[in-house]
Amino acid sequence: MAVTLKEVAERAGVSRSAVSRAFTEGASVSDRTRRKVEKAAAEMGYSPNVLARSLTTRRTKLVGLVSDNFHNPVFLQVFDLFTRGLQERGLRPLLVNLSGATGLEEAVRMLKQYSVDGVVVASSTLPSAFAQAFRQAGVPVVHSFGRCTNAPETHVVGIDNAFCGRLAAETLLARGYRSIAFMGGPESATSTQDRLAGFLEEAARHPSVSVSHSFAEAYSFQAGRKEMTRLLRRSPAQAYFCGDDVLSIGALSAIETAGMSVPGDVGIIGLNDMEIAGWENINLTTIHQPIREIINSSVELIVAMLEEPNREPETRLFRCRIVERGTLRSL
Amino acid sequence: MAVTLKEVAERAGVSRSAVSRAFTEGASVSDRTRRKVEKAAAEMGYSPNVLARSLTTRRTKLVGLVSDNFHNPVFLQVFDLFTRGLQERGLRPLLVNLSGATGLEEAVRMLKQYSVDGVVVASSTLPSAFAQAFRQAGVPVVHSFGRCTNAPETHVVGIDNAFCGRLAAETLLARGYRSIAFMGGPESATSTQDRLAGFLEEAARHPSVSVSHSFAEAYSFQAGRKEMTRLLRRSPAQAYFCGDDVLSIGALSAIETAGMSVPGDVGIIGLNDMEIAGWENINLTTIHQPIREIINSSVELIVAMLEEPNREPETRLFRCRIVERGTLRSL
DNA sequence: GCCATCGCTGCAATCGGTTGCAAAATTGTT
DNA sequence: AACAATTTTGCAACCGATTGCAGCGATGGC
Repeated sequence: MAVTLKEVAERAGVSRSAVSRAFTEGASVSDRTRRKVEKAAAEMGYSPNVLARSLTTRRTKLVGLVSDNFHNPVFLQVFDLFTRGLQERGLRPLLVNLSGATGLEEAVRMLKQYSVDGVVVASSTLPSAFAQAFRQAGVPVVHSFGRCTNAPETHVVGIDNAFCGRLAAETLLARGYRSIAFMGGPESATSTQDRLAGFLEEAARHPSVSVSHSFAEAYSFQAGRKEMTRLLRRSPAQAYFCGDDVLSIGALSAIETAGMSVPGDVGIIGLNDMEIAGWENINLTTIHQPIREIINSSVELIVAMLEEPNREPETRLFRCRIVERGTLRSL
Repeated sequence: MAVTLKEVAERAGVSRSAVSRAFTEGASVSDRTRRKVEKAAAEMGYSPNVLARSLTTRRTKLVGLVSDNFHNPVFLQVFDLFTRGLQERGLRPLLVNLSGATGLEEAVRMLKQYSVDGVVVASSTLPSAFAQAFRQAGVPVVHSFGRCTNAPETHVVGIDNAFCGRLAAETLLARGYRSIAFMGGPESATSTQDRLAGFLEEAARHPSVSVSHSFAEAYSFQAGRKEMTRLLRRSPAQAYFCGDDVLSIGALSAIETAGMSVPGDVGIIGLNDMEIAGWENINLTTIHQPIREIINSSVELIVAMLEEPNREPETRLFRCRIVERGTLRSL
C-alpha cells in the first residue's frame, strides 16, 4: 500500500542505501543523488516508515504520556502543553489512561511493547513507585507533579506540596483567621498528604489558633461540595485550605447553598489556579501552580534523558504563589 | 537491552518460530513447547516487540487521535473516553495536537510515518476536508463531532447541529421569549454555522418574534463574557442560545456583572452539558450532547474499519435533549 | 508392520528500513 | 598523466519479529 524505500530506489535508479542516506541528516550523499532521490520520493509521495527505522536505530521517537487524571480540568492544559512540547521536538505522545482497569504492570508492559524512548508520568496522586517501575524497566522516566524527596529515585518535576501547605496556613493566619482547616482530596494521594503536613506544621507554630482537617472522597466538585456541606453542619472553621481548585469550587457552592457568605462567613483558598478559578463568577483565591513551567521543564528533561539515559535523578521544583481574588478577606 | 524472541528461543531450546507461535493466538504449537516457551519468557521478562511484529503483520494497533480542541473542558472527557475505549480493545492512542503550528499535511505525514491503523479526528470545528485527507492517504478515519451531510465522504459520528439550533429556538419560543438571539462561537467553525442555520430556520417560522445573532471570538469564557457585555450595552434579546456551555457561562458572568438577573432579565441556553454546567453554582440549562455515546460509537466504528477498510462511509447521529436547569424561565 | 494422515517444528524469506565495509568514483596534487 | 586522498556508492548483514513450506515424528487404520 504505502510506498517503500525500495520502490523509490528503483525509480531513482540508485541503491536502497542511497535512498536511506538521502533521508538521514548528515549522511554521505552527493547532491546529485540526493536530488534524484528527492524527486522520486516527491513523485511517489514517499515518507520513511519510522517504525521500521526504529528497529535498527533503536529510537521510536515515541514518548509515553501516562496519567490517572482525566477529570480535573487543569489536566486538559497539561495534555495540551505536553503534546505540543513533544511534537515541537519531533516526538509523539502515546497516551496511557490509568483511570480504568489499567494498572501499573499493564502500563509498563504496554509501553515496553511499543519501545517508547521515554515516559512521562503526569500525576500528583500516584506514588513514586510508579515512576520507578519504568526506571527499573530501563525506560527513561520523569514524574511530573510528583512527590519531591531529597533522595529521588527518578526525575521529578513539580512543586513542593508541603511548602504550599505552609504557604496556605501562613496566608490564612496573616489574614487574621483564628480557626483554620484543611479540606483535602483523598488521603491516599501523595499531594494531599504533603499539603496537609505542611499546613499542620505551619499551624502548629501558632498554638493559639485552632486547626483541623478532613478529606473529601475525590478531587471533584461534588466531593468538595459534599464534604463542605458536612463540615458546615458542625462548627465550621473560619477559613479552609482546599486540596485543589475543583474541591474549592465545590466548597464554595456548599457555602452558598447554606446561605453563608464568602469571604465574610468563611474564607476559601484553593490550589492550582486553573483557568476556571479566574472566571469572574467563581473568582477563587488560590495558590498558583506553574503548570507551564513544570511541563516545559519536564519535556526538556525527558529530551535530555534520551541523549543521556543514565543521568542522575534530579528534582526540579517550581515556586508557587498566591493569586489574590475574592474568596479570602484582605489583609 | 530488551530481551528478544531469539534469546527466549535459545533459552527454551526451540526455534524462533516456535516462540513466535507460542505468542500468537491459534497458532500450531504443542502444549509441551508452549510451556517451555512460556517458562523461558516469564523468567526473562520477555514481551514481544509490537513494532517489529507490525512490519510483517501490517498492523500497529496504533490509532491516531487528532484534535484541535485542548481548551474546552468537555474535551477532557472526550480524551478520557477515547483512550479508555481504545485501550480496552488493545489499541493505543497516538495523540496529535492541532492547536499549535501543526497543520493538516503535517498531521497526515506524522501518522502515516507511524503507520497508524486508523485515525479519529475529534473536532466540531474542523472542516470535513480534514478527515478526507486521511481517507485519501488510505487511512481508515472517523470524524467524531463532525459535520453531518447526507453524502458523507468519511465516517461521521456526532449530532445534528442544525437540529440543535432548531431545538434551541423552539425551546426559547415555547417559553414565551419574544426576542431571541444566537451568540455563536467563531463563524468559521462548522458547528457554529449549522447551529445558527437551524436556529434561524426555526425562528423564521415565527415571524412575530425578533431574532438576531452574533459571534464570539472563540469558544471560551472570556470571549463569551466579552460578547455578552457588548450585547447588553445595546438592546439585548430576552434570551440567548449560546454556541456552547463555556460561552454560556461567560455570558452568565457578563449578565451578572451588569447587574441583571437570570432567567428573570435574560434567559440563556447552552450546548454540551459539560460537567461544569451541572455544578450548583452554575446551574446552566443546556442541550445535552451525548458525548459518551458518540465516542463509544466512534471507537466501535474505527475498530470495524480495521477489519473492513472499504466500508461505505456512514453518518451516525445521536439525539440531543434539553437539560432543564436554572437559566431559562419555566414553561 | 506398512503406509497415509496429521500435528509440530524449523528453515529461510520477508517486512522496511539502517549501517559497516570495501570497492568505485571523484577530486586534488605534483 | 600518474598517484594519493577523499567522497560516494552498493553489497550484505542486521534490527525483531511473522509465516509459507517442507520435513519430521507420532498416530491410526488396515
